[in-house]
Amino acid sequence: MPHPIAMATSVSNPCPHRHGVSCGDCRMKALCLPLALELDQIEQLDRIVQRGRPFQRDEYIYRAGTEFRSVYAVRSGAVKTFAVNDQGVEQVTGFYLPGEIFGMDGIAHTHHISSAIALETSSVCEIPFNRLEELSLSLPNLQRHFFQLMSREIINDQRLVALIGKNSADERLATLLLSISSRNAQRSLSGLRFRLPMSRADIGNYLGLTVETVSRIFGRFQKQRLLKVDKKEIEILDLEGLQELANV
Amino acid sequence: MPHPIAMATSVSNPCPHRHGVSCGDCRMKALCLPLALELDQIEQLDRIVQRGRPFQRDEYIYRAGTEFRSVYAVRSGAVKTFAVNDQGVEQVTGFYLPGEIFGMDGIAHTHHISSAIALETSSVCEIPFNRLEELSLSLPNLQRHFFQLMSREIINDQRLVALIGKNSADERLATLLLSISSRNAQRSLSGLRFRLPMSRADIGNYLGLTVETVSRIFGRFQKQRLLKVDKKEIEILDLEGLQELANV
DNA sequence: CGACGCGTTGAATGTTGTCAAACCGAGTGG
DNA sequence: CCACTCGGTTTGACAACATTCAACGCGTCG
Repeated sequence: MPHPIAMATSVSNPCPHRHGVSCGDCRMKALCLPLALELDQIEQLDRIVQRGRPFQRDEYIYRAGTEFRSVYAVRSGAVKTFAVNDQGVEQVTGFYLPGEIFGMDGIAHTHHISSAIALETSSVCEIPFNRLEELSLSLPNLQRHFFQLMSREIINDQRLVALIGKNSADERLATLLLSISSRNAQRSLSGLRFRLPMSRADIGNYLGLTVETVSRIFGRFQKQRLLKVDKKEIEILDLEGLQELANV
Repeated sequence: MPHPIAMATSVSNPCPHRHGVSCGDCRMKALCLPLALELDQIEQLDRIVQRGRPFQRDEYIYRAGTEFRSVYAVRSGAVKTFAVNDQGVEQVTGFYLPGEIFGMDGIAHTHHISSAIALETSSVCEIPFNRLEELSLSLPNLQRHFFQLMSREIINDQRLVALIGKNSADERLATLLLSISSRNAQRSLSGLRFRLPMSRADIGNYLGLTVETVSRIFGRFQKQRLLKVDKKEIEILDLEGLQELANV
C-alpha cells in the first residue's frame, strides 16, 4: 500500500478535495473560469491560482472587514456567503457549489463587506484579484468572461429579489430545491437525490423565511409526495409537481 | 434675445437634457464612468459614448429580448429597469438617477433579459459594450472601475434582498426614501425635498409590497410627521426619525 | 448522563395581501 | 363649460399566510 501522502496526490485517488489539480485538469473547468479560455491561456490562469488545504466545516474563507485580495472558486464542497448588518442580523447572500465563483461583491471596496464559510469540507481556489485584472488586460476572453460572470451574479440576485418579493414560502423553497437540483445535475451528480449542504436556518435566512416555516414546508412537501426528506438528504419524487409550484 | 435654438446649445442655458455635452464637461463626471480616468483617458471614453435625443416618459431605452449592445448612463431624468417573467409578472429591478450606470445585467447574455424605460424625460449616454471592453484592455483604470461598478451593483442587489427578506414594510419604504434622499444630496440637489420619479406601483413592486400598503405607509409617515407628501413631492420633516425606522 | 445544537410541531398573533369602492386631477370631447 | 373617462392613488373591511413563542424530540459530544 502506498504512502498516504503519495496517495493524496496520485491520479489513481480521485479525492475531490485534493489541491494539486491544475485548472486544465480540474473537472470543473467546463463551468468555471477556464470555460472561456484556450489551452495556453488556461496555463496562464493556472499560474496565478492559489490552492490551499481544504477548509473544514464552518471555517471562514474570508471575513467581513478584512482586506479584499481575491475572488474564489469552489472546487469541492459548498460555501455560503453572508453579511451581518449593524444590528448583528445575518443575511445569507448565496450558496456556492463546485465550479462557481464567489467573493465578487468584494471588488467594489478595499475590504470585504461580507464573509464566506465552508458548509462542509471544501477545497477552494483563490484567485488574487489584481493578478486576475492584469491577466484580463492581455486576455480579452478572460476579461469578457469575468464581466459575464459578474453580470450573471447580478441576474441571480435580481431573481432572488423577485422570488422573495413576489412568491409564497412554498414557491421560494421549491425554487431553491430546483436550483440546487439542476446545479447538481450540471455537475453530473444526481439532480433527484442529493444532500443539502446547508441548515434549515440558512435556507430560511436566504429565502426570507423563518426556520419554522421552512421546516413546515418540508413536512408539507413530503405529505404531498413531492419529496422524501431525511434530515438533509433530499429525494425529489415529483419533479414536475415541484416545477409547477415554482412556476417553471 | 437669442434665438431659441441657439439658447438650447449655448453654455448659458444649462438644459439638463441637452445631448451635446462631452464626458469631460458633464456635471456627472465625478459620479459616473469618468470618475476613475485621467483627462486624456476621458477623451478616449468620450469618443465611444453615444448621446441621442432625450427619451420621453415611458419610452423604452432597451427591451427584453432585443440584442444586447450597450450599457447606459443616466445623464438627466430617471430610469427604471424591470424584468417580466413567464407569467407576465413584472419585477422592478432598479431605479437609476443621473450619473448611475444601468444595463449591466445584459452583459451575461447576447440578448437583454430585462427592459429599461424613462420614468420622466431623460437623457442617457449609450456606451457600446464591445468598444468599452476594447478600451478597458488599454485602460486598466477603466477596467478596474467597471469591475467595481458591477460589484457595487451586486452589493446593492444583496442589500435589497436583505431589505425585502428581513424588514417590515415601514422599514423598506423608509430605506428607499433615504436612499433617494442621499443620492439626490450627492448630486447637489436637496436631500430633504424632492420629487419621486416613480409611481406608487413601481415603489411597491420594487420593495415587494402592494400599492395599497405603500399608500398606507405614506399616510402613516405623514401622520407621524416624518414626511410631508403631496402626490410625488416629498419633504422629509424628521430625517432622524426616518433613519431610526430604517435602522441606520 | 446531561447539555447543546438542530429540527419539528402546535397554538395564537399580526402584518400584509386581497377585494371593493371611492377619490382626485388631467385630459378629452360634446 | 361641463360631463366624462381614465390612470393613479387612497381608504376600508376582511382573510390569510407567515411569524412568534413555546415546547418537545432527536442525535452528538463532552
